[in-house]
Amino acid sequence: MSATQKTSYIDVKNAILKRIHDTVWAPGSLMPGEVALSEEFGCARATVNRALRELASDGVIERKRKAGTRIKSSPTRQAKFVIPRIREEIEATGFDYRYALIERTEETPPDWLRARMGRKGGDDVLHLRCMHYAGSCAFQYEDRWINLASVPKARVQAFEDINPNEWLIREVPFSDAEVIFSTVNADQMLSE
Amino acid sequence: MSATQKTSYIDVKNAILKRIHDTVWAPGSLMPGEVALSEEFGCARATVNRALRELASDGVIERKRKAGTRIKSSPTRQAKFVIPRIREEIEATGFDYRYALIERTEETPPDWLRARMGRKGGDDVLHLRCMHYAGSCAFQYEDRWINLASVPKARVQAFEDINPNEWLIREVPFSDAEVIFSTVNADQMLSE
DNA sequence: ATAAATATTATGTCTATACATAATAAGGTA
DNA sequence: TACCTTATTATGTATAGACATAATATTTAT
Repeated sequence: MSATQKTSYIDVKNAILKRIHDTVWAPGSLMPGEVALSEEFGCARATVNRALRELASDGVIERKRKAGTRIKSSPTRQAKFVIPRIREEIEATGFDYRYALIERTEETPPDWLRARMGRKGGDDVLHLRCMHYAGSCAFQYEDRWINLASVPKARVQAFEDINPNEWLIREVPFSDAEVIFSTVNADQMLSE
Repeated sequence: MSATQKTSYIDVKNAILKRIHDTVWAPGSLMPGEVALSEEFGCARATVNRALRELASDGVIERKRKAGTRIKSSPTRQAKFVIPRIREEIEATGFDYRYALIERTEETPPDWLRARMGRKGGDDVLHLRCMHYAGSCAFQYEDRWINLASVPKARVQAFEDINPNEWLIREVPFSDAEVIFSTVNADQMLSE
């Protein structure tokens, strides 16, 4: 590592993360602006900007124009949950894939769900419960909530012949669809 | 919208998404390089670069140096799942929060989980089943898998006195901890 | 005092240029 | 043929400078 190396946005990210972790900058407090940081780290503002943008999208900090950047009081951990392509998984093992809708209701989201949906909590959600079968065997139970404000098209879709994931891939393939869902392994649900 | 407006990275993103959606560029195929796109859209390469970087992190495309950028064969939908801070939720309603570990096992991940964990599927996972109580009432059941390769510290943590989320926030607060988990509303599980 | 107009400021974005790096292709040598 | 070296190329990153925009602070007018 020669000392002549330029500071990368990754270096900046790490330095900032360390300070937050060591509470050099306390949760909730304002941190220095981009210009100050770029001077301190000896790099361009664009470099600091990229670091901060990524930290913001990681949920570590919060940024507002003119107001500045502050450390999130409690970092909201975000787990990326890759929605599986169940059909392909099942068919890859040689079984027939079958899908069945158990229940479809439009509801006002319960409190615990509203808490997880964040800001736009007032809207109705579509609640789908369905089962994916591998051959004649229940493979996975799916309990999914779709925010109807984000995906209004879902309101007129029965979901009887197509599973929610495949429909979503087709209809709103790339958007941040604000879909909240949860799945449990079928083995556990089968005890019902 | 005056015609003199510069093309934003958002415009580029949308244009590309539209082409993918309309299968102008087929899944799996190579799309034009950054230079070509920047010429077509009449903007700087950096603008195209940002658009493509974001699309890649959204899982829409895949990029490799020299090899180029290709459309992902099937977009893997990624839902951002905000891990709730259950304790705060419960205490905010005036109830006492209590946590109980039901079961803690180290396992080789089952197939369906391995499929969801992506690449690094060979590693052991820590499987935690626990319950969160509001007062004397079961509030939420939690079924969580932690990738031990990503979070080796978890192996020596009992999780009897601290719930996994709070521990993770404290110990690996900002990393992409590759945590896979699923929760169901307690009402459903209580039928057991 | 209150409301409206204006200045200020931190972040947001775009540009042009430069160099770095990884992966591949091409070429040369034993 | 097998192996090593050397281009080539697309993405990756850093930079300085410019202008845009949103939110706040300040001033001015009522």
